[in-house]
Amino acid sequence: MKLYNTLSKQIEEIVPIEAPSVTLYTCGPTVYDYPHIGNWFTFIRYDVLVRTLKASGLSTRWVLNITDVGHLVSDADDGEDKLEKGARMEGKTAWDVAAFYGTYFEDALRRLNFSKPDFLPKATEHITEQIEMIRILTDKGYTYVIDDGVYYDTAKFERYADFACLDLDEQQAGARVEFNPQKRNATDFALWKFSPTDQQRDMEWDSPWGKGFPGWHIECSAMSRSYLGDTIDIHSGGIDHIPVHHTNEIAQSEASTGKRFANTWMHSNHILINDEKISKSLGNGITLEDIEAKGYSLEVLRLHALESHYRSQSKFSWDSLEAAQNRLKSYQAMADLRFQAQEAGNEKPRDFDHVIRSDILEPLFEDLNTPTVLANISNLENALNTDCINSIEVAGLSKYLQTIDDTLGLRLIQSKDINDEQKTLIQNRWEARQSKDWAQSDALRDQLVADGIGLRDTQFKSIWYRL
RNA sequence: GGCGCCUUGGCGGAGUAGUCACGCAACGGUCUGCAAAACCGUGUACACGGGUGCAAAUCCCGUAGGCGCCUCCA
Repeated sequence: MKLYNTLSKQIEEIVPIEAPSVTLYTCGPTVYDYPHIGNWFTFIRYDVLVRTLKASGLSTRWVLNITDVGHLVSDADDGEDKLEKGARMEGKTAWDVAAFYGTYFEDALRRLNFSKPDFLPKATEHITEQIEMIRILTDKGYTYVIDDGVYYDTAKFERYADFACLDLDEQQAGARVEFNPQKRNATDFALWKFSPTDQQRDMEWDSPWGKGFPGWHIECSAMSRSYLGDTIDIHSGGIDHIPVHHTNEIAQSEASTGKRFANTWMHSNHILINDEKISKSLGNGITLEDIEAKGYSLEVLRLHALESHYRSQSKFSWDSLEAAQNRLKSYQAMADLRFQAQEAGNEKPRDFDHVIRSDILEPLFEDLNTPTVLANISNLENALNTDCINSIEVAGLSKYLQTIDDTLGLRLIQSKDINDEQKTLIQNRWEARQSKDWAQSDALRDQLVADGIGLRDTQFKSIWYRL
């Protein structure tokens, strides 16, 4: 399969280092709050990447990390981080907060029907590896120590600006934030921060440089290496990570190992709400609970996330979520046709194997073109509606639906057939209609509607669908 | 100030140098006992101005507007 590579700025074939296994690292959440739908859009798209890699015949070793030690609130911060701050506000320890939201996140992955990551490592469980990497960087002369911590000297890593195409001289360092004047370069970043002397932190560890906690970027470099080796196939994350987090990861990893860190970098763009980014200050951080409170299933959210391409800056609105819900209903109606077609051996030859390849797999293999896949599914759904119900090949349709579920995770094939009682009602109504007993026919129809089942009368039989 | 991206019909959103995206909504119709659903059809969609091509919404240049990043961020 092919994927756009931020590193080369081209769409490239994924060629695993050790085929058929693909090593994949995804920058996961910092567990200090409920993730918002912007976060989930991004994660859903990574899930589809993993599913698509598998559908292309590759296997995956997928690390999705959980950052449970806080990133600093800002560069100028005195050491208070998100987790510690969140803990103080809730009257708990940073450990409590991280455990709560960490559990929430893992549970949400199941609710959203994510494929299971092979590893969900926590930063606090890999402090030793992080210290080890900082030690290597120190031995190689990439670090220096100032008041508040051990820093990476980005001037020592010649390629520093390359990944994000940064123009370091022209960037207004400190345009919006004061930075520590002891830093040698504006882009230098902390590898290890010292605990403040006047304050007891919830999370702190001993290190060769003093008691403290890891910097904001080292965990990913250390955990990626620990689970997947020096060079990995694909590293994914949000588009915002390009200029800082991923740039710094590359600097750390490549300086310490002397090898390329990741062959392919995949970045998901952000979504906008009312043409604005999602942020705490705007108060537009919709959560999964908000979605469900309005009566939408998480499959609807997933479908909506796939209606735009992962590299485009797309929009979220309740109206478009509603549109996604209607679309999903029509897909589910298509899925329910497999219970109603009769395999009488008189199927019209529809080559489902070919359709699966051309409509689903090929667009996905071409840089995850999920909007085109959905358009193709809609086209097939429309075509099946004009087919005679008895001419639909059940096995082929089931395979088609299974492929959708395997790659997009929409759970279409999970719907169950209606029960025998309901089937009898439908049959009785059909017979009432045939004998023009409209009162009886309508009464039975009302009964079915009350049961959440709608009917579509065709020339030969009534086709049911879920309301 | 620097870097980058974007501008497609009422809304969302693919795609592409030469028949169709698709979804939602709207309108008209067919079918129907009535409905519903389904199907068919309709809407001069590609920001604006130039340029290159037989042909441009699609490539190039310019203009306008919008967005993102340069601070933690999905």
